[in-house]
Amino acid sequence: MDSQKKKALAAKGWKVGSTAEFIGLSSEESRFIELKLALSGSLRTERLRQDVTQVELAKLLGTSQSRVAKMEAADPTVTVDLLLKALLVLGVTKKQLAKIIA
Amino acid sequence: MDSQKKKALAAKGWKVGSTAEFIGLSSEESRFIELKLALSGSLRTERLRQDVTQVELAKLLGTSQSRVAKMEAADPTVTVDLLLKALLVLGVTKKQLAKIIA
DNA sequence: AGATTGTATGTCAAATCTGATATATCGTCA
DNA sequence: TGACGATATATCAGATTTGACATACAATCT
Repeated sequence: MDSQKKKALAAKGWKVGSTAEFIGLSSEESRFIELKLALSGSLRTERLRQDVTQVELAKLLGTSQSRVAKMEAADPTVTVDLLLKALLVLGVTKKQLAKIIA
Repeated sequence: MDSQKKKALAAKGWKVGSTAEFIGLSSEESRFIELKLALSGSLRTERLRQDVTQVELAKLLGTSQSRVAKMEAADPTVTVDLLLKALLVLGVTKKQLAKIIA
């Protein structure tokens, strides 16, 4: 199982907070994935709260709907950078970000 | 001035919190850079607090000293992902991360 | 001075990520 | 049922990032 696949599995199949050690993720790896999941979850929540479609958010970000879908799915090909940029575009504040992460 | 250069300038020449609008950064762009600066600054602080050299941190991360130097310099070729992984390897907690960001 | 230790900077091939496109799925409404 | 709007998934060429390496710089020793 390559690391792409492994991360995809980890990111999709397991809920935030569940221990993912047994599929071979190091502590930092799983903590990092948790972080990504928190961000992608908040992205979806915030987008829906603002009644924005994926297409609209994509336009705001200068990207495509499919990439927004992947962001919200915490796809392994999506970086934290991209997630943060998306949240920032939606007007999320530093304080809110902090809350999401903690 | 290409965007790589512009970001490098922005990241290196300007302190956290200073308004960088006049060099043409959008609000999200500068907020994103602020975030990176906060993370890279904390990385250096935390590394030094733990009396770890760049070489040692590089080993922990499975990378090279030069890349650690670039992380701490908030080099534009360094992603937030990489900064976060470095902080996590140093044992920084979610709460601490939240504090860094907010 | 020379040696040593820690950090900075430039470059590059290989790996990864990005936006775009195509297509599929799902719900809802006429 | 079919059309429509929203979201999901697969793929890919081009762009960016990565680790590694070489080398330079700075401070601190003997």
